Amino acid sequence: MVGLTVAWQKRRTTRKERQDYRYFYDILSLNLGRGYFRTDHFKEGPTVYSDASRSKKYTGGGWCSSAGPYDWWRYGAAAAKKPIDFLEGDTVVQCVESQGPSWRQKWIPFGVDNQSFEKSAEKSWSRAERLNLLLKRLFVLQIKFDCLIRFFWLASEDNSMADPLSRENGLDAFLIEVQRRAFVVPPAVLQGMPDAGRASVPYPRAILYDGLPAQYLPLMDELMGNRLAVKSMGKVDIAFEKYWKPLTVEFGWPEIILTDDPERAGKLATFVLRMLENKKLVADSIQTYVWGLRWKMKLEHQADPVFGVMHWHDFMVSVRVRAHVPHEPRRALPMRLILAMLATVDMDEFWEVQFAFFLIILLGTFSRSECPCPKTFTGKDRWNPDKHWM
DNA sequence: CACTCATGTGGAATAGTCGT
DNA sequence: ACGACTATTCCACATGAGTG
Repeated sequence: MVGLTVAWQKRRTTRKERQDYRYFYDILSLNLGRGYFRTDHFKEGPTVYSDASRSKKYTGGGWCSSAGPYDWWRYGAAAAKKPIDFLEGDTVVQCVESQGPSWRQKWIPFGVDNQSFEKSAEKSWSRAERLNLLLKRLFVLQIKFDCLIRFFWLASEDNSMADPLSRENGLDAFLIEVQRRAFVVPPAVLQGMPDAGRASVPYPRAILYDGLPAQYLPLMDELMGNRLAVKSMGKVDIAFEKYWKPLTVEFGWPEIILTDDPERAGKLATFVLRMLENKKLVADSIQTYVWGLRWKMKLEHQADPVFGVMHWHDFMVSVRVRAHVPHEPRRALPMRLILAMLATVDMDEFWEVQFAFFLIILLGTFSRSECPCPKTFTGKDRWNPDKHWM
């Protein structure tokens, strides 16, 4: 009953809890249900040092491995706002993602000079959500690449190699230091990653279908298509068929708004203005159909057309003001009326007693009448034994 | 002081009902 | 099927108290 706060709630778990189940499911499938009962068959792999730095002027990260490769980069403005322990952890994740494939069946001594992340990594979980997310990713990566990472703490003074990598213009200092300490074990040679020194690590926009192997396309479509209830899917169809299609014909637009279409803002605005103009629709309905059209584009493998459109929210607020109609309030049925109804029930009449029974159950369980009863005899809303009272 | 944690609030997303 | 309307859920964000 976790997450159940009110009697009539149907979903009995919180979103967070469901995501946790999902995570375990994914992990177990990745690992084919295996567990490690011993780890002594893992061989020692290369040693890795990592570091991140954050200052007003420059924020960056970098790592180097005794097997030769090293990498460094500058964080973009958004990433630079994150706490330093997150950036340290992110640097580790970046490193494992690129080096993991060469670490199969090995354990990696991994030096981190941020205690907060290192300690969390050693106990493998953290109360801080941002760190816990990184640790979860690291866990998945270790399973994926079949390797083990053993973290150790690196005093900042001892991190004379990775430290300059994370700072502005530190490459020369790094190269000298690596030579001096003979860090790279021959026959390996020191070698920067192909895009080392990149200006930033922005999170580039990617939609769900980018890079998805063709074999998974139908499954992905099925999942996305089934994501919405039939009721909601109906709105998506109406928005597209009834309101969007005529516009595309009129203006000669393609039916699908492609990702990053530079005219998407104007197209969407036209869509809204047209609905506003014909004065048949109330603000809520317009809002619903805008939501529907956006969803439709997602189903067509495109990015949400509203992404990146400036002032969209303000525009929609104005539309809401213009199309506002006061709603008719619903009134509560007074308790005294319910009692009066119950008092008139004829105890010898089966249907009346049945009705009274029903009424009391609904009242006592905070249920709404639609919860236990089917809406129609036939059609989509007919009797459903999983949902309605037997 | 910086951070965490609990709690409250408003809005968006979505599911559902009801009348035509 | 369509459109108007309500209900529920989730999330971002504000606030304020507690904590090291």
